Amino acid sequence: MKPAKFIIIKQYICQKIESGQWSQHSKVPSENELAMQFNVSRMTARRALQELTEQGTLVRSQGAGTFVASFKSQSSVLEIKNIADEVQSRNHQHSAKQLSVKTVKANEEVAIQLNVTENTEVYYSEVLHFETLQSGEQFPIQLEQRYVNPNLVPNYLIQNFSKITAHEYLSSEAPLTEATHEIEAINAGEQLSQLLAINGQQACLQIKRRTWSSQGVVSFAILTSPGDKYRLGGHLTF
Amino acid sequence: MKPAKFIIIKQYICQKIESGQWSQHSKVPSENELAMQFNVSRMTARRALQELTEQGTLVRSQGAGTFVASFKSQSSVLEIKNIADEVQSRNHQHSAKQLSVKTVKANEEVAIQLNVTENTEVYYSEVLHFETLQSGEQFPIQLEQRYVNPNLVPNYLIQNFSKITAHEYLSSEAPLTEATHEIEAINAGEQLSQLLAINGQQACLQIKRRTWSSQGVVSFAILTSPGDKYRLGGHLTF
DNA sequence: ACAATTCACTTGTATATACAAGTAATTCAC
DNA sequence: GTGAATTACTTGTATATACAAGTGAATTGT
Repeated sequence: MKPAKFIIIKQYICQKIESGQWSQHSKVPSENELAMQFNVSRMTARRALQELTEQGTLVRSQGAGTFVASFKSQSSVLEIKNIADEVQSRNHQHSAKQLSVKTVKANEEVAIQLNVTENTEVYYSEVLHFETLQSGEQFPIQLEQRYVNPNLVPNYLIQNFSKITAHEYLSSEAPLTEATHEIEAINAGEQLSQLLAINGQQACLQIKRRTWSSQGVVSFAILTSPGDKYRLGGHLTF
Repeated sequence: MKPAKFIIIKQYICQKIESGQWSQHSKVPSENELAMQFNVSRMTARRALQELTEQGTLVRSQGAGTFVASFKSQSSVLEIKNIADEVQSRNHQHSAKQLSVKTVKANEEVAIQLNVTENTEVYYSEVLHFETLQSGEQFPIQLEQRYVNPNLVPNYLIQNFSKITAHEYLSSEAPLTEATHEIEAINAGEQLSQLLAINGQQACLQIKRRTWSSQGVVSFAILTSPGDKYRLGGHLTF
């Protein structure tokens, strides 16, 4: 089965780049030039260029032309999942203990992250997540501290986060449009070491995550896991 | 400035979905129906539908129609960049000190990761990356330990990784087709604490990264950064 | 020598039209 | 009532054409 013409053009361009004939930042033939070379319409050539642009291989600028994108830093993507799904995906059992659900006054950091005025009352939940191995051994795997915008999720406080993760609940109440993450390594300190049943000097992985819906910032979550019990993994094909 | 017609159609569709009027799996008006409704050409309506399909909002099937995609669980992506680019992107200066470039015998872990027989000789580089602030203050930000498949990158040992990052070099020599990551938090320990100029109990962010080219596993890298000096950040729009 | 203008190219958006290929509902023959 | 054929829709690919908007080189004016 003969491939579509725009696909043939895409393959031609990729082969030129992968073989080294066209190096990064070099100019790619224009839509018109490719149209003549492949005996197709400009719109067909354009579709090939546009799809390569969307996948990051090319960069286009109106008036200036099309260029091979910089051979960036090998980059890749990492998917951060709902903690319950992760645990279940390795055939272990997830459970959660709701430590606290309440209204708190937003301190400066929380106010900035939730985009509200400082001292505004916001919703706060604290949940300890556990993983249970098939042997029956159970250990805390993540402390979830989450601040939520009360205007966007008015019924947050009456949920039971031992039964459903906050993540799942928020997904259904305020469809996600945007998210940011920061991932860093911290030492547990006294408070975390008690909650997570670890040594105070133990390294922990901490993810700070903000999520938006179309109406604004929905939540700001701090997810902390013992470094020896939790890692993030990702896989990407190009 | 008036938005393009295809963008108006995209916004209309997204608003219908976000407001709950169109729930997941429901059928979306056809290209022709949207073309009539918005008084545009079918190709303009089609472009709106096609872009929403590419971003995951819609699902299309030739002959059957266009449907709202399933509302998946919140997930997001994180981009891991070349360390030099990262430092430069915050207007600081990157520099690197090549500690070692040599041939080593692959131990069990390395052999598994590089997909070679244990005790096979592989290439190994060790580089310390520094960040220099505008004030002139400089500190180590990452230790890079990297094992490389000698068959795929025969000239690896003669490079100078104080001048070019291993990442950039590998990008040019063996085009990336696949990558996996594992991110975890560890305590530095004695060896790392000396190299990174930190306390032995300091938490560190450690990324283990394998990369593939079309011919197989190219490299296995261990990237270790002090937790108080380095974090990963990411941003995603849906 | 330098600034402004013009020109020739580029990409961006849009329309009309045509045919290919797939799906699902309707109709017809038995 | 059932299966095959037909019909009417759908999305997929492609072309020609037109105008808008941006870029950069060449030309012109001072």
